[in-house]
Amino acid sequence: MAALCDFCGEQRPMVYCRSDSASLCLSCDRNVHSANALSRRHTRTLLCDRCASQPAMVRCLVENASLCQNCDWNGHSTESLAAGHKRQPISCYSGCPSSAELSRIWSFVSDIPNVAPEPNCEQGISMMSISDSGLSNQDNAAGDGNLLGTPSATLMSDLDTCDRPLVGSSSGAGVNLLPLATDQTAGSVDSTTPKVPYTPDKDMFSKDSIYGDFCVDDADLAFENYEELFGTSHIQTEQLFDDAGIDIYFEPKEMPAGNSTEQSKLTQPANSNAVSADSGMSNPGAKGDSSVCIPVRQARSILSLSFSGLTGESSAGDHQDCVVSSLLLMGEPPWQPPGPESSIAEGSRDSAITRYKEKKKRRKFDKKIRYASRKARADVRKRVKGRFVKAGEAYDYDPLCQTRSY
DNA sequence: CGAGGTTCCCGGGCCACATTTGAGC
DNA sequence: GTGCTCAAATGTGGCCCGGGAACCT
Repeated sequence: MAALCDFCGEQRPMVYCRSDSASLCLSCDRNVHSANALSRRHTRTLLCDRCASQPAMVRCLVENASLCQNCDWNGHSTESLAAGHKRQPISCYSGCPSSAELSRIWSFVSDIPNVAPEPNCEQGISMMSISDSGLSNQDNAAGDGNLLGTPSATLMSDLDTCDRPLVGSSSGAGVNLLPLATDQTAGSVDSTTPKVPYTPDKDMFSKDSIYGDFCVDDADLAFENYEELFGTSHIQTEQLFDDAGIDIYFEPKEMPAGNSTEQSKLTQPANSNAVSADSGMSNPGAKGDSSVCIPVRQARSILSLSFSGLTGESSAGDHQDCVVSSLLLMGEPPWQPPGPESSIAEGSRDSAITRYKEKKKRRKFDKKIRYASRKARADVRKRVKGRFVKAGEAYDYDPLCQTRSY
């Protein structure tokens, strides 16, 4: 629990910067993010009032609290009395907005301290952008990289839109504020929408699909947890797979006809007590007893979905950066029935995949940047086939404009 | 069941150069 | 002990390639 600003270590943190993975007080936020053009692009949002360590996604109007995805989910699950609480998405911002501007963005926050204007921030203010979750549906419908191409997950949209903020102008009023969905009910956020069985693309688990990238070895997924997470029975689970059903991946040794109980068991490892899929596969004993037979690679792709955020060792919030984890943490399957809005362009899908891979890579290696200045330089340095090139020489990759010199 | 071929994944190396570190005075 | 100069070492990200594992025939 971050009680103090990660930068100064003195003030109470108020905002969270995803790019820096840091909780900052407003003063340090301005200082840090006025350093250069790159840092000004970092998107920040309010810190969760409950866990105080994750970026807030929604504001509960009843509890008057800003909540991260995880705390929102915990506090407003469909079973709880708080499920009907009205919530509104919380905007994130980049640039260097003033206290007054922040007050306008987050009108519900009464204790925004006055922050002295940062001299370096003159330009930053003009660059300020407000990304509003409420708009993200349009954003996504227009081809933004919602991972699965659905506009359904209002909460998740914060993740995506924050990554690529809408650039607005702050001339005059200073802020290009997008309308907040102030009357948004829990229904638009939670799970009152009817659950629709998902019929995936045929290439759902193909190499190129995002699910093909779900192969995370450190993720032990118990089938029972799988059911909890997806809120669906094993039989329904079969519908998650292709037309051929789950049998295409789970080949029964012997299956008594007409026994639905047996059939459902087949979707679980024989040793059904929360044994991870991976361990179930690798354990020779279990293998022998198991009534399922899955090629190891397929099994990993199918079963080792990225549930690493749900293991006991780390809080789910640690993985909110991971888009896929976020989807799953929503509880509500983000899949929508096929419709005009769910058919996104291939390009946006690819970009979503790319972003997910990058985030996964970052998380996997947990690389510690010792010198931010060097990273900043490397981030803008031109390259040829990935290698740095001398200044002024021909390059084939420019991180800044993604163009090629020849 | 073993051998050979194919596919896939992972990790290390490479590059330029600003910054950091350490030695010497 | 302090301050300065200079040389050497370090670290940064994207791409490529080789080795090994997994899979298929």
